[in-house]
Amino acid sequence: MSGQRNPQPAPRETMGRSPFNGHRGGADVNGPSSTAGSLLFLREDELRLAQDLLFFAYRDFTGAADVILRELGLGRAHHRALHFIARNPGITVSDLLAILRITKQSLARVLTALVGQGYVAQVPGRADRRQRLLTLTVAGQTLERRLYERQRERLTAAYREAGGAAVEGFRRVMRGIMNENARAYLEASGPAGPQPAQRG
Amino acid sequence: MSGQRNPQPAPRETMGRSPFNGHRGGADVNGPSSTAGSLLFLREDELRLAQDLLFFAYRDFTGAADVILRELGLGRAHHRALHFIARNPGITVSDLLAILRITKQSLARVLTALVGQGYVAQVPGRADRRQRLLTLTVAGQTLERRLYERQRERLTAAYREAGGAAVEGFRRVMRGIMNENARAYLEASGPAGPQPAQRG
DNA sequence: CAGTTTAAGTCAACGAACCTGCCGTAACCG
DNA sequence: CGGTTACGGCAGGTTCGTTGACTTAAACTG
Repeated sequence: MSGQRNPQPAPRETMGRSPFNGHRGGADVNGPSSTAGSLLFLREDELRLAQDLLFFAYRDFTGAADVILRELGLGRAHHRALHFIARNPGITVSDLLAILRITKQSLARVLTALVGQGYVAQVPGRADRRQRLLTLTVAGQTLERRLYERQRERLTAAYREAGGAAVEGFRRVMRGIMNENARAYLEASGPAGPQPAQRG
Repeated sequence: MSGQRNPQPAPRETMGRSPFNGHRGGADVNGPSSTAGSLLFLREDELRLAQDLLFFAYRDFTGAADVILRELGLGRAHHRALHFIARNPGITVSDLLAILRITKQSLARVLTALVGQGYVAQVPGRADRRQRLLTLTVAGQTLERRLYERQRERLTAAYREAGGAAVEGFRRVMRGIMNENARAYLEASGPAGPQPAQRG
């Protein structure tokens, strides 16, 4: 998701469904389902649909916060940083880098802005004083919460409509899509919550 | 989805879970669940998790195709265009714009490259000759399929692990997250397939 | 303690992909 | 014929990602 925050060109039709887009391409080729009977959801058209779902859901989910971001002159990169600092108070820079999968310089730019505008605070680690542990200031927490609220609207609506069982399925599939490391990260920080800082 | 295609900095640890990232922030504030008993999945920490899920799943799903893209000197913008042209052969430029939600110029750049390299063909509409209906050439279909296969691996693994019921739930939630227009688009092009060109 | 490794910051330069605003051409349409 | 639409293109700008090299300070290690 890049910085696509345009003022919604008011699609006259439903959404680019002109009467001219021909038939759906090659839905006949469905490799894996030929072996498994109960695995109809692995047919090609089902998987193609999943591609669309991921694109649209992510596009609109991230887009939900854009209004606030742009009025503050921030971008999505800032939002991502805020989010993961909020989720992991006291996270180190290198850990945040590993999560975001961007380079040090990209993060530095974002972090400089966030610190400069008083949203993020850096405190040296007491166990390892080279580290600059990142936390949100009160202003940062407020901002992050505003952004979160926007996304929450979409999410709660979706969750409520779909119901608890669907939500459970959603989570299972999403976990499956992401890679091993991300799954491990979520497990570590998820159910039991990360250990409150000790060990040093 | 921005252009983040970095060569995977080989995270030593699982993924940035140093023992120092303190406790999970403010999971006490859970607004909506206070009213509804059965809607436990609307608690704040559940919704926060959903944010993470969307980030990681999307990151890794789109990242799956990056290897191929970068060896061809293409970016994710090209992939997105290829995907939606493949899904909607004969789509108009303006319809594609409405789907991707980018500006004409951004699409033009991508499209110029794809046409120039022989992946996309433009044919004037016979009903409205101003239109340049977009289709994939054979090379374009081949490339799009290569990219698709990469994503398919992740997807089939996830779907298979999660099972059919979970997949159904996944779809329901994802549809709920996206906006009205996107839902309508998927409905129009989904189950029955788009009407093969008539009505004009 | 010297030497290496690590955490973080920094500079320079670059590239991809997005943006607005404006203009032009061809075609459709009332 | 005049207004609108579909598409293309130019100018100029921003965000956000990239690489590579270098510095500082702290931690680790033989």
